[in-house]
Amino acid sequence: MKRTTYAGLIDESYLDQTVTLSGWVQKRRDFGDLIFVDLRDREGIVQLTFNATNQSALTVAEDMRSEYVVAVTGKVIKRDASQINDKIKSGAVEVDVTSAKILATSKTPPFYIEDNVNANEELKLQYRYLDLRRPEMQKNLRVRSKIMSSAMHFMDTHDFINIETPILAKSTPEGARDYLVPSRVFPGSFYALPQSPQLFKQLLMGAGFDRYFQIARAFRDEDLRGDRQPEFTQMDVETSFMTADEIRELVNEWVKAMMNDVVNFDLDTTTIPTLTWQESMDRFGTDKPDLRIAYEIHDLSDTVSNSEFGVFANAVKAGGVVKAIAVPGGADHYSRKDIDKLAQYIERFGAKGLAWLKVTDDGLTGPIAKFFKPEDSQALIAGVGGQTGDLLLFGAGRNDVVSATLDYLRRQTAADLDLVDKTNPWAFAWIVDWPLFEYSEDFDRWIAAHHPFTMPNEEDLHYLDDGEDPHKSHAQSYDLVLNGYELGSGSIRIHRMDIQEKMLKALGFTPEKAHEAFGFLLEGMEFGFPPMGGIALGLDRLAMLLAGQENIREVIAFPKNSRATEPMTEAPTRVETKQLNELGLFVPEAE
RNA sequence: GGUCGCAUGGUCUAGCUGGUUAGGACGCCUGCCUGUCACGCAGGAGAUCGCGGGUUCGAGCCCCGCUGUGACCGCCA
Repeated sequence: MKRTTYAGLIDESYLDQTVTLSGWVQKRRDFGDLIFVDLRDREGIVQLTFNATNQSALTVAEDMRSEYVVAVTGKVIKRDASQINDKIKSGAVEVDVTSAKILATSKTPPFYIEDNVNANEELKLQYRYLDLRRPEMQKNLRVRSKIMSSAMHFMDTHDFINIETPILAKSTPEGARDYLVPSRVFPGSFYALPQSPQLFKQLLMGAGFDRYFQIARAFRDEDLRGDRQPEFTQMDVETSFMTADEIRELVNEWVKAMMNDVVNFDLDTTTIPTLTWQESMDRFGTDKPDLRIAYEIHDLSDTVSNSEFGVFANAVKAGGVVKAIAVPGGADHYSRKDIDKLAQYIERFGAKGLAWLKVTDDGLTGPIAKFFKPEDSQALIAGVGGQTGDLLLFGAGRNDVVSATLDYLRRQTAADLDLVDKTNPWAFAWIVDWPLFEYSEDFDRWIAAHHPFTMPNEEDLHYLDDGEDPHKSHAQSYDLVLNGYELGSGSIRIHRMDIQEKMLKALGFTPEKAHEAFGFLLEGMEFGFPPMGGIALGLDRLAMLLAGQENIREVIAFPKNSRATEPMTEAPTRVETKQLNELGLFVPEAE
C-alpha cells in the first residue's frame, strides 16, 4: 500500500477518488459494526469510516489504538450535511475504507498528542519525538524551515556567497563563556566552539569575498532564558565597502521579503523607526523596546526635586532620577494588592518600593497623594502625560534600576490591560549609536559593549587617544529589534590596524596579550583589509516570534531545558575514564 | 552564584486548620452499540503522595536537608 496523498489534504476535490493514506491514529470511535478513526499526518486529520460491508478492514480497525501507525485505502465520500465537522479542513468528507493495515503499534503515549497540551515541560522534552507530533510543533518547525529557505534565496539572489566557518575554533577572551573541546593531540589544549563566526567572517572580507552569509550555529556557555539556548542559529552576514545605513537597508529588504514569504505580511520598511540607544533607554528604559506599547517613560526628576515626598526628593538629591509611566485605564484595573505584587516583583531589579498614584477628575489619589499640592499634582500629571483613569507608576533611585523597573512595569501592565497594539503586529525598530564600551563590575574595567572590533563613530575616534576618555565613544553599531526582542546585532568593523590597536589598548590589552588573542586578525589587517560591516540575526528568536510562541524551545527540534541539559538523551553525561585519559583530562570524583 | 514557585495513579489536578477508604477529569483495559467527531452506556485496573530526616499518638499536609523542574536576577563581547 503506497500512499497517494496526505490525510490532511483530503477535501471535496478528492470526492469519489480512491486514496491510500498512511499516518497515525489520532482517535478511534467504536460503534461496533461502525468505527470512526481520525487519521493524522503532517498535513492534518481526516476521518476514516469502517463498516461491515468491508469486514476485514473493520476487523483491523477494532485493533487500532491511539498513535498506531496505519495504512488504509478507501474512497473519499461526501458526508451528510448534518455530519459535517467544521473543526477540521477535511470535515466535509471522509474516507470509506476498503482495506487497512497496522504498520506499527504504540504504547499509550505519556501525554496527549494535541495542541494546548498541558503536560509539564520536562516530560515533553523527554519524549520530544511525541511532542513534535503535535500539529503546533509541526507548524513551528515549518515556519523555521521557511525562514531559512527564504533567507537562503534572498542572499543567493543578492550575490552573497554562502561560506562555512569552523566549529572547532579558538577560544578568545572577552564575551561569553566558551564551550571547550579538548585536543587529543595536544593534551591540555582546547578548541572552543564559536560564540559567533565574527573573526572568520572579517577574515573572509579580508580575502575579498565582499558579500558573505551563513546560517551558522553559535555556542555560549551562559545560563538560559526563555529566549536563550546554549546553541543557537544565526543568519550571519558580512559585507565590504558598505556603510551602516546601506547594511540596514539591505537587512530591511531581507526582512520585508522574509515577512512576505513566511507570514504573508507586507512590511513597509519605511515605517521602521531608528532610535539612538540613548533615546531608547530614555523613552523605554531598555535597549530592545516593544514599540507596540504606546506609553513611554517620563523623567520627572526636575519636577519633584523639591517634593515634600522624601523618597522622590532624596532620590534626586542623591544623584538618582525619578521617572514614571502613566498606564492608561490602570486606575480601575489595579487594586492595592495587585500593585503590591508588582512592587514585590520589581525588588529583583533592585527597586526599594513602588510609588503609585491614580489620576482622577479631582486630581491624584493614593497613599502618597497627600504630599502633592494641587499645582504640584498638575505638574506631575502633565509631566507624565497622564489622563483621568490612569495609574501612575514611579521609579526613584539609580537610573539603571529605575530603567529596568519601568521597562518591566510598562510591558507587564500592557500585557495585563491588553494594551499591546494589535494593529501593528510586527513592530521592528533599529537601535543605533551604542556606547562603544560598558563598565564591567565583574572585571572592574571597561569592556567592549558589542565586541572589540566595533568601529567607533568617526567623530569619537579621538577619545581612543592617550589622555582622553575612551568610554565616551559611541559605536557604528546597530541592533534590530522586533516586539521587544533583540533579533540581531551588527556593526561597522575596524579594518585599520592603528585603530584596532588603540581599541585593544583601551580594553586593557597589552600588545603581547592582544597578539596572543587576535594576532591572526591583527596580522591580516596589515595586508589590506577592506572597510567592512555586517550583522547577525537570531533565527531562533525570529522563528519564535513569527510562529507566535513565547519560548525559543518551541521552534528548536531538540532543545535544552533551563539547566542546559537534554532530558531525552540525558546529555551531558559522564564519560569513560579511558576517554578522559586519551584527552589528558583528570576529573576529580564528585563528593 | 542568587531569588521565587512547583513536585499526589499514564496525564492534568483536588486534598481546608495534621486524623480522608487519598477525590475528580481525561487516558487505559473488558463488554455492548451503524453516524460519531470531547461519541455514549455498563464494569474494571491503576498511587512508594519526588527522596531522606525531624516534630507528633498520628504527616500528602508542619519543619530541615537533598534532588528534579519552571520563571526571573546576575551572566549572555
